[in-house]
Formats: sequence, structure tokens, C-alpha cells
Amino acid sequence: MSTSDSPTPDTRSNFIYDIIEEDLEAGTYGDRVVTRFPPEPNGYLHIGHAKSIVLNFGIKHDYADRADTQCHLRFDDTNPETESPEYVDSIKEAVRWLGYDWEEHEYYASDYFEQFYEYAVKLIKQGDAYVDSLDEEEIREYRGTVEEPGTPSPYRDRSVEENLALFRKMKAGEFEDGAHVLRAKIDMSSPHMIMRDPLLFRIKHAHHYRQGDDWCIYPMYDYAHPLEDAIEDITHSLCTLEFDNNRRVYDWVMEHCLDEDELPSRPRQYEFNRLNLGYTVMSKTKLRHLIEEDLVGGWDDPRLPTISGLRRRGVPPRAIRSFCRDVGVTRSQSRVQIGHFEHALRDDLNPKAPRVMAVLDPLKVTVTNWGEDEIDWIDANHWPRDIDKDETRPVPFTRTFYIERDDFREDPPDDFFRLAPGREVRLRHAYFFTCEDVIRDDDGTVTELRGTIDPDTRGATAPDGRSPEGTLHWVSASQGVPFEARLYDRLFEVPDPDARDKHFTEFLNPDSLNVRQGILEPAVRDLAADQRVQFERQGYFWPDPEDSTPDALIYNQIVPLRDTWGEEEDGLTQEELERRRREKEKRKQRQRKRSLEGKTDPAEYLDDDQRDRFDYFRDALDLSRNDAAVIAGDNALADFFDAAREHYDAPSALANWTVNELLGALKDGRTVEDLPFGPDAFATLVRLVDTDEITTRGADAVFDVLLEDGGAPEAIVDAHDLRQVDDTDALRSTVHSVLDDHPDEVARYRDGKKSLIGFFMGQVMDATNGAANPEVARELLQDELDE
RNA sequence: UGCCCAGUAGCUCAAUCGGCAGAGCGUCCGGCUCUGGACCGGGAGGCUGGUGGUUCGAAUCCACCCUGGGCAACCA
Repeated sequence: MSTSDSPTPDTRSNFIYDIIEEDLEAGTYGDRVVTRFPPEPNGYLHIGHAKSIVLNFGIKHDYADRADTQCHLRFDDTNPETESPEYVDSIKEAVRWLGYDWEEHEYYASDYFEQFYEYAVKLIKQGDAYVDSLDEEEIREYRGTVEEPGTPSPYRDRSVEENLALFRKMKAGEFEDGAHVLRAKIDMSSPHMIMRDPLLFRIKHAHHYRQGDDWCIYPMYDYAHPLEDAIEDITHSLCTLEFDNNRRVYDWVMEHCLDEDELPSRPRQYEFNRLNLGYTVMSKTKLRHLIEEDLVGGWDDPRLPTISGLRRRGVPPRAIRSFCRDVGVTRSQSRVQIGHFEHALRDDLNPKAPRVMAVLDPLKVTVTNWGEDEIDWIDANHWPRDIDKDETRPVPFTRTFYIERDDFREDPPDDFFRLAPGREVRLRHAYFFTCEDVIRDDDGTVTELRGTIDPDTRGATAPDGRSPEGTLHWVSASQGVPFEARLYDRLFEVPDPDARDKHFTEFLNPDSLNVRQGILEPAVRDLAADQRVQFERQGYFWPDPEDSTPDALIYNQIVPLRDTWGEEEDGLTQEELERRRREKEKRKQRQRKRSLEGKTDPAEYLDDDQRDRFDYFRDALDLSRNDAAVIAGDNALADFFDAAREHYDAPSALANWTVNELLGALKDGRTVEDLPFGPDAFATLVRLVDTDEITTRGADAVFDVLLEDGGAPEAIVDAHDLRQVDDTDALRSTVHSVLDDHPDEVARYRDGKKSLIGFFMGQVMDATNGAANPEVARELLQDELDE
């Protein structure tokens, strides 16, 4: 099944698709879109990886008709100590099973070792890398802490020649593990820990599963990964949020290793939120722990979120794909409810799984008005009427059969409409049955039910039109097939087992596996061995691929049916929702209190000189405390502000623009010195808007041009025709045409949706290229609309 | 007490670079039904983390604060 046949493009768009869209439009990479899935072969894949696979390979499919797309499968095998070919194979199988094809694009980071080495030599020659001979402990100490800057290594200033010689010897195997490392020479006092001279290569005399003993120096992730991407001409390198900090090194490596002309189309890294599923654990080490301690059956235990576990459980790959698309790709951390996953499963299985009957907890029933050896073979549809299929199978009805123990109650509550003494129910596909006798053993446990069927109700409909409330599934005692059912529940009892005080295994759910000896209708023998079926009223199942045999059938429960009777498993009852709402409200109030308490005086962080300036701004210029502090706190900005005042003496207007617009434009690390315009142009702009010659909106447009190309504000105003329109008659006609063009909105506005005024304002402003005097326009609109 | 990221419906996410706060799931009610499933129709649910500011207009821009997460491995 292809992946491009489900969700429509708009439902799967996300910020990464937006970026790709922009790059395609700008031609950053020509018409190429190349992604990659880069697992380290040191463990098995889980559903979290599936999200990444679906994202990366999904892009390949989704843009196939508009771009030259490709998705590489790359094994990031740069650490010989943990990696093995066993994992390579399992990863390849998992990706294939999920429905994706990397074609000829199977790569290994270890194949690039020579190139990593060459790039390192280049860095050394440029003076951008050095061999450090501190030991591990010392390196850590020299690095400093998050609060204190690091100190440079005494080996930091070795000559290029010395570094080169040392590095060659490292490669040649002349040193012990840990004797030296190669480091990037960046900035030991950087506020970003990652930039304090990150390690590039370390010595490891270890056997690599692919390279054997050819190498004894191995590259670090932060160095190797960008180069891998560059070597493969990746365009969009997608990884999870925790690599956000690493992006700085990623960019540094690109900029220092690549040639100038390669930079415009170099790979870029983008981070998205990893998948967090509730009631399970996802980390490799925790999964390994569960297996090594025999707390689960193995990597493919159906309770595990591993790909192999899900596969064995019977989860169809298509359901995983649609789930991964549903959960969304954003930059905000989140935990997805398990119910969401189950919904995706049912949604996929519902139209694909033929219905059969199975009893998992049998209670014997005898029909007293039915012959001992009489068998009625009923032709029963495999599909409910709302599914457009109609294969049938023969179902044998006999004197004794089994029903689910749960489906009988001696003292039924009002809302229980299954079987009870004296009550008539429908036996699915067969007859109406009335319970007349209840047989118990010495303990009082019900062992058998006796009763009669109405022979006129064959096919489970009555000629007189009566219809029992309950319908029960059942299986013939003599013709049914005994089998084992394995029911799975969440592995842990809490949504966040790995984020608590106690060890995560303390929260294991003792009932996560529930084995039942049940009985199955005989027709299942005619189904394909890997056929997923629905056991009516219970859930979706399939035969366990490892343990089930034709003589001893074993079925795994893939997912139970949604059950609206009885307790809510997810605890999402009305009360729970109400409780959560209240909790959220309380949380907000607490936050409000704290945020108010935490407020500081904006002038608090000023030094003495800045303080003087602040006082002047506030007292002589009458600026607000906040604006005065913000401007005074940035010397260059304050100089700019003062210079602007020379050209237009309106301190408060200038301050507003300086703080609210100028500062916003400087967010990307630029300073006022980098701007393509000076204080005079800035002052002119502020004057134009302050004297109502242009509108705020027009000023924004001018400011954008200024930021981009510089120039004279007045010339820009003329060029773009931005002079403010105050003429009431001219505006009135614009207002009229806007209202005429949007009769529906007008009706809704008059119907009470007053917030549409913003919509109309927007239309008027658009129609006038932002030049309409907003106050006049608003008044006119209001007049027309409220008449 | 550094740097980075994120806070929108119970949950997952939207909101065309300042102009109508929406969708799916969940929930509740109704319909249909030989599955307490599926399906169909409808409803409820929001001070867009907070306070100020800029603006005709702020979820979006500015400042400060609050909350959560990440970063100080010779792992990736």
C-alpha cells in the first residue's frame, strides 16, 4: 500500500513542509528535496523512530510529483563499541516493513572515514582545529560550567605543523586510547557549552564491524553528522529537539569545512518534537533493561513499542503510518495519549478485518428444545452491513454452546441489556434465546445456563418484529475450536514511568499480559494464516506469528473494541475532564501569582553610566520607565536613539519605534551598526508616521524596505504610494465596495459577530495599500455597518 | 541563577508574516443498527501562561516575569 493515498496534503502540512515549500520556491536546492533517516545500528527501532521514518520518507513521497526527491537510509556507525550488523539487518527490515524503499541509497557513515580525516586535516591547516593532550577529566574541568566560562587548554595554541604531525600519529596508531583528541578551536567562553571547543576525533583501538581494524581514531557525532549530510547532498536534515543546541556546531562544521561556493546549497538541520507515548518507555537502555531482566519476552514482545513488537502484535504498518502523520510535527514537546494510537489501529482495521465469533471466558449454555446431535449450519456474513463486502461463512448451531461469562448477570443493573434469568437475547446470526435455569456448583459459581430458543427466529429476526435489546456472540461447544487468546494491556500503570522518583520498573502493570483459553468458531481455519480478524464485540486479533500452529491456535489481541459501557479505561470521564479543567485553572492562577511576584524593575540591571542615561531619558525626556531602561541598557541602541533625536525631536515617538520596531528587527544578532540606514532615515520615518503623513501600516512597509535596502523614507513612500488618505469621500467609496464584496460577512456582523470589524478593516487597508487613515476608516465602517 | 527551545479547547495541532481563534481525537446528547463496534447529525468545551507596552486592531511585535524541557558524555 502506498503512503500517498491517505491524508490530504493540507492535513499533513507542518513547519518542515513549509520550509521545503519555501526552498522549492526560492530554488535553494534547485528542484531537489533529499532527506535521510540516520539510525545508529546499536539497538532496535521503536515507534518513536517510526515517526522519523514516516516524516523523512513521507517527504520523499509527498513531493515526488513536484521535485526530485530522495530519502537515504544511512547507518550512523561512528562508534565501534556499540554497533553490530545484527542491528543493521533489523533496522532495514523494520523500514521495509513500514512500507518504505530507500532504493540504492543505503549508506554507512563508516564509509566516509577517509573523508572525515581529510576534512580534519583541512581544519588543522586553517587553524580551526588542534590536538589536545589533556585527559578526559581535565577536559571536563577546563570546559567550565553553565555559569562559568571555560579556560583554554594549554595545548590550544600548538602550531599547525605540530598539530598535523600529532594528528597523523594518532591515525597511525602510535598513541593509547585517550592520550590525545582532536578539537575544534571555537570559543572556550561561549555561553553555549557545545561551542567550547567540541571534540572532533578520539582515539579508540576498537574493532569496527565494517571497517575492521583499519581505524583507531573515530569521529564524534557533532563532527561526522554534518559532513555525512554534506557528502550525500542532503537538503533537509531532520532530527529531534534535543539536537537543537548541536545545530550550532553543525553550522560551524559546514562553514569551516565546505568551500564558499558549496555553502548556499548546504544541508540545513531542523529539529522536530520526538514522539512520547503514554504508559510505555521508549529509550533503548530502558527497553534493553526490560528484556535483560526477563520482564518481557524479548524485543518482539507484543507489549513493547518496538517495531518488531508491534509487528508481532499484529499492528498493520499502514496504521502506524497514519498515526505518525496524525500526531503532528512541531517544535513543542508533547505526550500522546495511547487512545490516539488505538484509534488509528481501529480505524485501519475496521474495514479490513472479517468478523468472526470467539468466546474468551466460556460459560456453557444448553438449549433444552434442541436435539442432541442436531446441527444447523447458518450462513453468516463476515461483514457488518455498513461495510461494503459480503463474504459469508457457515456457523454451526448446536444444543450446547458457550457465551462470554460477562454476558450473564443474575442481578442485572438497569443499564445491562445482556442475558439474565428469564430474559431473551439475540444470539448473533442464529436464534433468540431465553434463559430459564441457572446451574451452580457447590461454591455457588454458575456453571451452566439452560433455556430455549424460539425456532421462528432463525437468522436472528422475529416474524413478529420484536427485537431484544442485547445481542450476544457464541460458539458451538461440539464444533468450536479451542484456542489461546493473549490479551495485552498497557505495560505500565502510569503515563510517565520514566519521569518519576522510583525506578521505572516499579510501575510495571502486573496485568499487562492476560492469557485466556477460549473457543473459536471453526470457519477461522479457512482464513489465511496471517489474516487479521475482529472477534465480534471484543476486538481485533491475529494469530501469533511465532507460537501459533494449525493444531494449537494462539491469537494476539491487536486492540480491543471501543467500549462505551462500564468504566472508562482512559479515565476520561466527565468528572476527570472537569477535574483537569479545574487543575489547569488553578495552575494558571498559581503562575499568575508567581509571575507577578517575580517581576523586576527594568532599571535594575543597568550599570552606573547607563543609569545616568536612564534617569535623563525618564526625567528630561519623559519616557516610560520600561522604554528608558530598555534603550539605556544597550549603549549602541541608546547612541542611535540620541542621534535620531537630533533629526526629529520627538522622544516618545522615537522611543516607541526604537523599542517596539527597531529592537524586533535586531533579534537575529544584528546590531544597529549593521543596519543599511542611519539615525537620520530612522528619524524621518518616525516623523512621517508621527505627523500622520503615513499610517502605521504604511510605516511598517517602509521600514521593511529600509531594513532590506536602506534608502530615503520619503522616496520609498512616494515609490509605493503610501501617503495617508484622509479624504472621507474617497474612503467612503472604498468602504462601500468592501462591504458590497462581502455580503455574508456583513450579515454575520449585523447578526452579532462584531469581531468581524477587524476583517473589514483589513480589507479596507489592503484595498488602499495600507494608506487609509485607520481612524476615519473605522468610523466609516462602523457607520455603514450599524445603520 | 548562563544559553537555547516551547507554552492556543481535556489531548494533538491550525490560524494565509498584525485583520473572523479553527480542525481532528476525546467527551456529552440524538439518530441508525443483528457488534454497548462502525457510521450520521448536533452540543459543550478558550482571559491564546501572566502583567504592562506599541497599534485603529495583538495568539502574532516589544519588555519583564511564570511554567515545562534541553545543553556542562572521548554517546548519538
